[in-house]
Amino acid sequence: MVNDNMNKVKVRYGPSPTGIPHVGNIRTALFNYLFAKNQKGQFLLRIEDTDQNRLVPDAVEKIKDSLTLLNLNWDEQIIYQSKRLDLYKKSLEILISKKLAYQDEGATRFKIKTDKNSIGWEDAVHGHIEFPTNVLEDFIIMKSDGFPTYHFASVVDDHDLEITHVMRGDEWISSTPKHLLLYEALGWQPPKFVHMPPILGPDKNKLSKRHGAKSVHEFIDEGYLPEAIINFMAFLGWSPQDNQEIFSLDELSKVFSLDRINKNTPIFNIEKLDWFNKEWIKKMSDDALSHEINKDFPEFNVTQIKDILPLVKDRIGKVTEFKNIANLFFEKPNLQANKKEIAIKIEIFTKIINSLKKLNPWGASDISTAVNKIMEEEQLTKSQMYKSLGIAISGQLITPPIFPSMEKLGKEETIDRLKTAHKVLQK
RNA sequence: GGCUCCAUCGUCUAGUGGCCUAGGACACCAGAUUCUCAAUCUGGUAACACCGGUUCGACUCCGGUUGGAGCUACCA
Repeated sequence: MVNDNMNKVKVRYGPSPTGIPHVGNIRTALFNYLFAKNQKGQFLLRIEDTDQNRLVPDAVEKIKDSLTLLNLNWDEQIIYQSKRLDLYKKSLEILISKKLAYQDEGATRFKIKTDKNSIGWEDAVHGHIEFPTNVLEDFIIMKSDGFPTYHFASVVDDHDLEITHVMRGDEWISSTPKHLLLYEALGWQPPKFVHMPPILGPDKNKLSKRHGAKSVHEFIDEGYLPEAIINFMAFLGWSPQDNQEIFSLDELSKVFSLDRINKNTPIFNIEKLDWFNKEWIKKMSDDALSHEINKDFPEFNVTQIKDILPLVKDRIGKVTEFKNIANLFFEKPNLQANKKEIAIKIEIFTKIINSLKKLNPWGASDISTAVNKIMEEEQLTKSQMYKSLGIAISGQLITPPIFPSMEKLGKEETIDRLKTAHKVLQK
């Protein structure tokens, strides 16, 4: 009879609370999450806090935030290795009784004892990996402060929690033989190993703060949507079978598979993230996007934002850019900055103002007709005319469509702004 | 130094011996379109690190070279 529970996939994300996790770390969490969901298994969060010297007070909170901001929800409660010392002690005693562990200056070392001359495993992404055993040295499993090292704690925990797949960074490849020996010594079946390449910076070095080694929080503060961050990270080292690029977290869970994880190290490319973000802004409903924008700009209310969103949506690449583009609807323009770019004469301003004054009703197409008429009479180019009007009503170089913006602003306000521009030009 | 991993356009990648004159995406360039700018559409430039082997046939398999990365801690 097959025990269902035995086959159920169970993975863990095991950060050490030594700081705020950057996107490289979070991608490891994402892949663990996606695999668990894909397999209808479980995704555990285990805090690997066995190094008492490097603990950072707020780190666990930051780790939890980073995951929840992206909707990467873990199953069950968080596991703290520091609270499971008894468990390691029990396994340690087994090793001692088998004479496979011995004291060394207050610490305990594991004795490498094997008659094989190589030790290997089938890695889910790298295929067969094999190490000669003669390069292995007795290593410390229990430190003199009574805490286990990573090697020991992770092996004991993974077995105790019935982890089926250890998904972690490539940097653990060379210590996997040690782990395998530990499993053997304790008489346990090792899990499947899935080693994922690290993300590199554009300089092909380790991801630095300057490039992408930022926390999820920082990216969101800069105006990136969680959906875009997830989508981007998923494509760093993994690809789907077809050419689809835009995936939600749910969609990713459906198609994710281990055998499509790449072996080589991807480079963090912010331009691609920007593109994913633009796509997600386009894809998002006005309602949802308005709420996102509202988080960044609490001074505007959601209704206001939603009202003008259709005019500006195409022009914003990041949520934080909303204000730059939409500012004309909230504040009087600062004309000084781009005054020099106004390409039409004062007399023409007067003509436009007089013509617009007569307009009734006030609508974008009527404004357009009136303005275009003057444009032809004065033999102005569209570029000259529209650019000048855009600056006059917004003070900005990049503006929403001008006539609909004027309509939204209202007749009085528009004419008022044109008059102000007129005055500024006279000086 | 030793051990291990990795190697396709600038970047993310598809490719599992003939479908490859190497496909898609970002970025870049050009054209079209639009109500300025942005957006959009169409097109274009651009890669199998190198050398041997295996094979009728290699981007794909094997060996080597070069280059990059990781480990070699009482850190994870």
